[in-house]
Amino acid sequence: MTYSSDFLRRLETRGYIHQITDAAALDGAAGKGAITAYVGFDCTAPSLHIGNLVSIMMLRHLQQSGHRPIVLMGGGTTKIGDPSGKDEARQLLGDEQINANLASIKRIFERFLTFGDGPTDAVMVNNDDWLSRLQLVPFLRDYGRHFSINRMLTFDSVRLRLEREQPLSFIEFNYMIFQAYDYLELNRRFGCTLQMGGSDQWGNIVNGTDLIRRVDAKDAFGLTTPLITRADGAKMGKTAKGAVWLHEDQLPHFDYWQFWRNTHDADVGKFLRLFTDLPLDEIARLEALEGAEINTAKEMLATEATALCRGRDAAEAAAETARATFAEGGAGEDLPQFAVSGPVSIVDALIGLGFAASKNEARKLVAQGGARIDGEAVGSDAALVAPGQKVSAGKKRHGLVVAG
RNA sequence: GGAGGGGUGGCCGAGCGGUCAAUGGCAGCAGACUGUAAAUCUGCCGGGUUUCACCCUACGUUGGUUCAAAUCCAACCCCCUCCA
Repeated sequence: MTYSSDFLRRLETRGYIHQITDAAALDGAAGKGAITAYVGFDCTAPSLHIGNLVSIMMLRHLQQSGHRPIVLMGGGTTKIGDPSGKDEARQLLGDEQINANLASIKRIFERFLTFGDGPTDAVMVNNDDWLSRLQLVPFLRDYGRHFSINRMLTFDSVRLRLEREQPLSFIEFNYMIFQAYDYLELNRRFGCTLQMGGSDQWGNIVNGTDLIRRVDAKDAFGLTTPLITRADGAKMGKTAKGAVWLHEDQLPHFDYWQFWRNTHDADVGKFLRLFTDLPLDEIARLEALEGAEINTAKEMLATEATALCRGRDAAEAAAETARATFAEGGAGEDLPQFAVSGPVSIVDALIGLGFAASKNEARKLVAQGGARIDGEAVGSDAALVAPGQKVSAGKKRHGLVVAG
């Protein structure tokens, strides 16, 4: 479909659109004037991860196209736990933990969006503000009657759990009702007419548009993004070590840069479109590079994606460290460091830098020829490392031993 | 409540008295080949040490039988299936 609104054309050409409830009508509304749209984020962890990045970028494009983004923090819904895509009920978090996570997550959005009071300035709200005030009987009478259990049972989030005979608690069963109510509340408070989210949120989003139609007889839209997968089929952003966090506290700048730098060849174009602001013709050029040249595109991807999330300075510093380390075999200042008072054994250095979990593991690294000091393979695990030297484990993990 | 089946290393899944730190697969790590890619091949893959070896801790929990238990017995906990 060809869109006339700047906003949807942008999303379409960059690969963000999976499903839209009424594409033509939304396109019309977005072409006519500023619309308000929201994405909900839950607060189960102190940082968001790469899996949330597509949604964040969509809000960014929304704002850049002259519309108003709302960031809905799920302070209230996190207390319930979204059953979508899960086999077991989530560990329920307490208020204190949720609030701490929420405060921490807030900072990420300031990188991607402009907040303020202007007509297209982003707004952040917490659904705990209204969800916690709901009263059961009035709520059931006013809104509960619009939800049919028959239909709720057909939603993937519920159906799959039941089919697999995994327990689904009543509290989780209510999650979709609250999410639908959030949309209604945002529609009333901010005139919000679009909810966006991952493809797994489709059911929840549609529930919201339905509720708005039934209760207030108004039209609202939903839009979902495709599940972003890597060329090898794995889910985006899941590594063996866990999620790729957006927060610096959870993942250093250099590692974040490296994550993008190590993108598979086949994903470079897709990721450039989704996760950077580079113009499409520039991306087309980078994507067309072949052989070793594609590495240039990966470096661009890494630097641009890191600049968005961590700031331009951090991105360039990481890029410089990577260049010094990989291209020149030297060392950059962004590498992990291990402070020592004097020479230490290679085994201790590897553990100190976090490259080995135990002495056995470190020794095996040495035995297999994976450990290097200043680029030279270490022959024996008795070898000593002095402050100022670079220690490497394998080809990608490098660190510095420093005096301290 | 009754009758069966099961709980093994990050995950899946063998083993069913010694030769078991436990086959195999996945994931992970390292090496070779490369482009800090993919694919492929090779090795490693509980912890510790004075590392061609030795020691410690491990097969739901707690006891027991035995020279010897992941393997047998008992109790308990948890999960699944069927019946009520």
